[in-house]
Amino acid sequence: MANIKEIAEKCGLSVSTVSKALNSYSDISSATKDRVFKTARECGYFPNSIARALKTNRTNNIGVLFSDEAQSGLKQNYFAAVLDSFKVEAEAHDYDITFINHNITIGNHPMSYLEHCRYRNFDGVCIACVDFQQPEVLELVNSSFPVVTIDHVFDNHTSINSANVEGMRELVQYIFSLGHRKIAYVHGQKSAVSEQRITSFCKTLLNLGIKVRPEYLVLSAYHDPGSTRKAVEQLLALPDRPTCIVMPDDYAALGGIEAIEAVGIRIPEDISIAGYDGISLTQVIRPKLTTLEQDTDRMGREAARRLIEQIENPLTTIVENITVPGRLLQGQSVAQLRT
Amino acid sequence: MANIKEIAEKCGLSVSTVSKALNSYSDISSATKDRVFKTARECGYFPNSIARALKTNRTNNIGVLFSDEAQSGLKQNYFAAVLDSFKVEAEAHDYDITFINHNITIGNHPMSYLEHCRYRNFDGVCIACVDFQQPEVLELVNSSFPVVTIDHVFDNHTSINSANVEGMRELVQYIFSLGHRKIAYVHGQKSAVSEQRITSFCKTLLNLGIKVRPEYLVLSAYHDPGSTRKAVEQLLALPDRPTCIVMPDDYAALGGIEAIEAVGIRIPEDISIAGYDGISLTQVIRPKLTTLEQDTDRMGREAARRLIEQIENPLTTIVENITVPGRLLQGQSVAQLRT
DNA sequence: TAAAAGTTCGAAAACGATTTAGTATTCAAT
DNA sequence: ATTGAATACTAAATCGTTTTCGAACTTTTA
Repeated sequence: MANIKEIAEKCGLSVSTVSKALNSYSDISSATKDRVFKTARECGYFPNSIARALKTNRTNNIGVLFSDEAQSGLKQNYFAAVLDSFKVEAEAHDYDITFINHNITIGNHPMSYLEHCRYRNFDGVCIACVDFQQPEVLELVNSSFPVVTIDHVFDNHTSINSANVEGMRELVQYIFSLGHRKIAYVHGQKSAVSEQRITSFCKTLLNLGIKVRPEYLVLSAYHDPGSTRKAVEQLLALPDRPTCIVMPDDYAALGGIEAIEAVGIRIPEDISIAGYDGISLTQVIRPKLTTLEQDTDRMGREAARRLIEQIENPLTTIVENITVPGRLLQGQSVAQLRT
Repeated sequence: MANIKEIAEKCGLSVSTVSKALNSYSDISSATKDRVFKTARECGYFPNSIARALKTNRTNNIGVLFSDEAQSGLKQNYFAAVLDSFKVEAEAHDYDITFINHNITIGNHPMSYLEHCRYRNFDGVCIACVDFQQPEVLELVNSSFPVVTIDHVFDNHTSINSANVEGMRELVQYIFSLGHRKIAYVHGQKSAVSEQRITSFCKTLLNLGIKVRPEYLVLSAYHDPGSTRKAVEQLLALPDRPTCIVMPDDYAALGGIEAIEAVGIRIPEDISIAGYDGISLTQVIRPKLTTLEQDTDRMGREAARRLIEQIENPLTTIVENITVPGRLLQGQSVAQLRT
């Protein structure tokens, strides 16, 4: 309730002096600074972010686009974890977070993502978990807003990427090291991430001297156990079954497990499986899932840091595509192959 | 970039007229309204929410407090789902959502939740997934902000509550109907929700003519498979084992399952278990978990609606404690008891 | 035809801060 | 004594809106 004017009156100073004192300008004596700070605390004064934003054109507010049309990013553990880490880091730098959306209408017509960002005067935006081909998303990316993207690379924009190539390589090499030669991959739908993983999967196999069989590459969808179940059924029906199946992600793997158990074969004795993501769930189910853990903590943190860096030093910051390494999580779902 | 002034110049009108036209005041002719709207669209004009907020003292922004100290609400499926639904409904009413926190510092000292809300001029706040006893939370609740709470009742404030009493009753009655008489409950730590569930658990048993055995009530923690595993181990070591165990929640149930499988007994042939929450996970694991699904969709929606109602009609809205019924989800983890 | 009423618009203050360009005052140096 | 610099403060403009009050003009009514 208390504002600068009130403090100015209480101290017998002008509003400008009070403002400067609070912002520790050098041309205010330390005596009056003390006086101002003291009465500010007494009055329970906190600056009005709105008024400040209007004048400075800085809101200390970051817009985040974390929602898919189909399924909200919030409900996906991986993105929820990234967002959470992003939030913590942003708040440590005194930035708040609000969701970008295009459901808000003003007058009659709805806003696009970009319009919403302008409307709210965000200092910067973080984009993840969307279809990056959407015109509306591209419009935002190509705007003058500082932007960082997660798991997608755009020219001239900083991005934070999970090391899909290295991660998949490590996972496949590990599976190979346990004797597996017939390795299948039930992969997610088309996206930059999928392409990286599929390419890495194939390349790694080739480097290990294994021919990639087309029938071992089956399309499914991320976070969709139902679709993954069908894909795995398809693999199990093959005359020459794989000995190990890599799933699109940990959650979808549950569908794969279901398909396997339905035909009465055991994991990992009869067939091995691996996930991807490393969500906490994997360590609680039996068998513990062997998977590649993505470092959501570091991804969120790095994204926030880079974005804020860009906001505060727009000229000196360099655009970078950062790759965050993952970590192999050895569970019990991939076993040494017995011959 | 375009602002009202620019439109005013382009149209040869004053800023006041343009503002009024855009807000469809009745004292502007429809001819000039059309003209204003047309050039506004041409210029890609969108109002500046900051300037508007400064003048009107309304931000169309809702603060949400969804974070625990220990574990962020975002990572918990239940609260993530509620938040997601809240978000959708709020956006449909042209409100944005930003996270409340107390990590932001201004000057030197950090803000409390309340101070943060004042700083950002939220129109209202929604509180969930926190320790409602914290002084800082109470300070916010007792402030002049419109507040709705989720799963906790305060005097003089609207709250949205999952029907824990009815839900637990339905669950226990169902378990009873399958022949179980020795029913244990591994419950979560102290909170309003826990108390409701425990009380309902005991009361329902008594009404069914079953004496509640103290050794069948074991403390665990929500979303903590490790703690739940230990609690279940304790139950399994009992001379007279329960035939069915109700877990704190679905996710924690995974720890219970682990404990049970570790001693080589089968679910549900040898022992039955039930969860609570109805997160999507329960339908993907085997056996499908019998659980009580909480209607997160409706809870979030209702919370947003009531809060906005309160914001927009502060005088006429009545304070209500709303109970949202759940739904029994019959999985395969509770079996007919054979004698 | 004059007064009253209705219609359409604009001037200006306000919201709460920041910031520029200055005004006093003091003090040291020439 | 005059100049120059350094210090400590303030007046006023500004950010982009909203909103009150009144002005100007037109139309209706008596």
